[in-house]
Amino acid sequence: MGSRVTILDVASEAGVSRQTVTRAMNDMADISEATRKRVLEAAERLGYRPSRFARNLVNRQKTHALGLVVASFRNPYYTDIAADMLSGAAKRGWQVMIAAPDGELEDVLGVLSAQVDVLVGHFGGPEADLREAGRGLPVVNLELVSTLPGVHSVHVDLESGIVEAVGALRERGARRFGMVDSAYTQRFSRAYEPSPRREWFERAAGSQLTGVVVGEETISGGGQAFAELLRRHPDTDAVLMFNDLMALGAVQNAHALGIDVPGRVRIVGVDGLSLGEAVDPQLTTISLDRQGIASNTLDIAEILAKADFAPIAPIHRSVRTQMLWRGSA
Amino acid sequence: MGSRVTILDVASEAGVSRQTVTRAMNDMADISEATRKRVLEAAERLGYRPSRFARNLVNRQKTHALGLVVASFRNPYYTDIAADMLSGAAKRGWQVMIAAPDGELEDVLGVLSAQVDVLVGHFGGPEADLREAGRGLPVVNLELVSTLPGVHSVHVDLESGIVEAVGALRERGARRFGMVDSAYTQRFSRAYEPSPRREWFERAAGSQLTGVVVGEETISGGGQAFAELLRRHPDTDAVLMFNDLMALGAVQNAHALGIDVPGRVRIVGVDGLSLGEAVDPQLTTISLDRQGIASNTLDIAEILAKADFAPIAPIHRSVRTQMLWRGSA
DNA sequence: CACGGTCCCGTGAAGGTTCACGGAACGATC
DNA sequence: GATCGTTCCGTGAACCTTCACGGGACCGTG
Repeated sequence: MGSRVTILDVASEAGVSRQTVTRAMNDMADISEATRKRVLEAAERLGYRPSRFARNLVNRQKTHALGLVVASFRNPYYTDIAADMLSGAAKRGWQVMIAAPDGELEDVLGVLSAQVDVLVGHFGGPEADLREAGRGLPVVNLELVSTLPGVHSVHVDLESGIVEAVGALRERGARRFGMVDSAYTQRFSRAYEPSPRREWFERAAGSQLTGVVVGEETISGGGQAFAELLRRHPDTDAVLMFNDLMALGAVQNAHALGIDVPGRVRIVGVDGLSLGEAVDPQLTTISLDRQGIASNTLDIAEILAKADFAPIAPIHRSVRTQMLWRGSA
Repeated sequence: MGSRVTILDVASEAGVSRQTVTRAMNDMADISEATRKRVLEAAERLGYRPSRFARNLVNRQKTHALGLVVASFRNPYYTDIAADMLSGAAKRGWQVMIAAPDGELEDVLGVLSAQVDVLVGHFGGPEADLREAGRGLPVVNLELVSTLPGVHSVHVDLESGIVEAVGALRERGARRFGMVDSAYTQRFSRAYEPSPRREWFERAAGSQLTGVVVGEETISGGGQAFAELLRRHPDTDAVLMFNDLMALGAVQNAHALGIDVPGRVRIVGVDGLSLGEAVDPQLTTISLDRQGIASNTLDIAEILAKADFAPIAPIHRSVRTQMLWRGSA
């Protein structure tokens, strides 16, 4: 429980100076093989490990760290983005520190902001809190385009994707449109009521809208909401599910209820998860370019790094969607 | 592009000393309201942000950081563990930095080890590299029990779980056992050939073993391998799939091929993913206690922290499995 | 006037590492 | 024997923040 073993301890143990220890530890030149070995042994003996803080304090600007807030680890959409972010960051020499908002958003951001240079992710709260919780850090919002200064964003143009999907469904004969929305979005006040997806869908469906049912953002929640929607509006022949996870439950539930998909009702998800290939029929979905989100985010992060993370004019990038016609629609 | 803005810049901008800036930034006492406001404004104006390194250098011992190596973000088993680790760590005041081994394990561990106090995760390589790549950091291996000094482990007692599963399958009438193993494990030399799971299963099945087919560690890979297994050994009436992801493909493929599950063949997965509830019939699986893995890992991490991360005798914890009888077996 | 107390603020030091530079020892060269 | 170059190693400084302590200004009290 004694205090930490420092470079000086190793130096005196090996009978050399600090600098020589550094040379030995970092495989630098200007040191004899015998001395290097002696120092390394002393370090091993004492269990010496360089302080990452002191080290990074000296050569700052070297590596940058990005704090990623993952909305949920139970939805592959978010973990996919995290995966792309991670591999992309590694290629560009960035560190990624991940946090998941278990309780209060503030708690997560508080600890995270002390460790990183940029804050990135799906924060899922009123964005007024964002600037405050970030404590002066630049923020990249992956959820919606922000109007706050210092808050940048990468935005999925889902609206045109939904319009495209509804149009294509019409071409395939659909006339009565229903939707399952997420109950999750109701947790927040202004920013999310009603959900943008719902608004876009209702506008696209127009007079052909049958109804909207709200469900929990899980597989079973989607299945239940889907069944409820068909119970209330039996004439519905095309359903947009809030996301793929819920759509999986819909396909599954339709199968259990003996409802023909896409014969009687067409089902379309949102996200483009490869998981959609695991059900029968395979899930048709509006695919969101997760890799594009990640790379755009990292682009912004690098621009911010170039400006030494000083406040700059907000950057807003956008990625487009792509229809993935599989079996369910 | 100038150098970083430090506390001294803010101090001179506000016409005060360092310490007063600190007082203002950290909501400390002994400062007048007017001065605090003036300092905060100056900080805002300059975009000042305290260096996390310098700060943590001063009050060390405060927060500890854990480096988590996630084998794959495409398998919910690993992201589940990450989620549990993240929420558990937050509760205990730990930071988590996550990395995914995209290319070489060494690269990931190299950068990660500079940032954290403990290394944790599924490393999936020859463990000889582990001690080396950790660069003196304590390591907690989540994959197998290590014999190396300084490498601790949390181990899933899957062997008894497999024995239990095979026994229960026999009670249900199964007599011809087959398995789909992972091709992934063939990437590594000594430690993984053949995979422990396969050895345990072959021993448990004994003379009732029909055959083993190797497949890619994905949903479709599992489906293909499953079909191949049944083609080669049509009399197989019970199959252990390497993990749930592959088992999902098996159930799916059986459905497509018109094979009755569990009537003609029983399918058992490994992991206990909730995703298994999304297929029909729902997947029976040997559930691994992911939360237990996370909490045990954090326990070990805290013990290591108490010892200031100095080398101590390896700690090995173990968690048990639990059969989840759903529909497929 | 002397003294104590409060309020506000500043200076030295520490924390552990790396960079830049200087310097000693030694053999080689002219 | 003086000079030079090489090899190896050590000392001062810097990185940026916080902690511990001290000190001046001001007010009130005896």
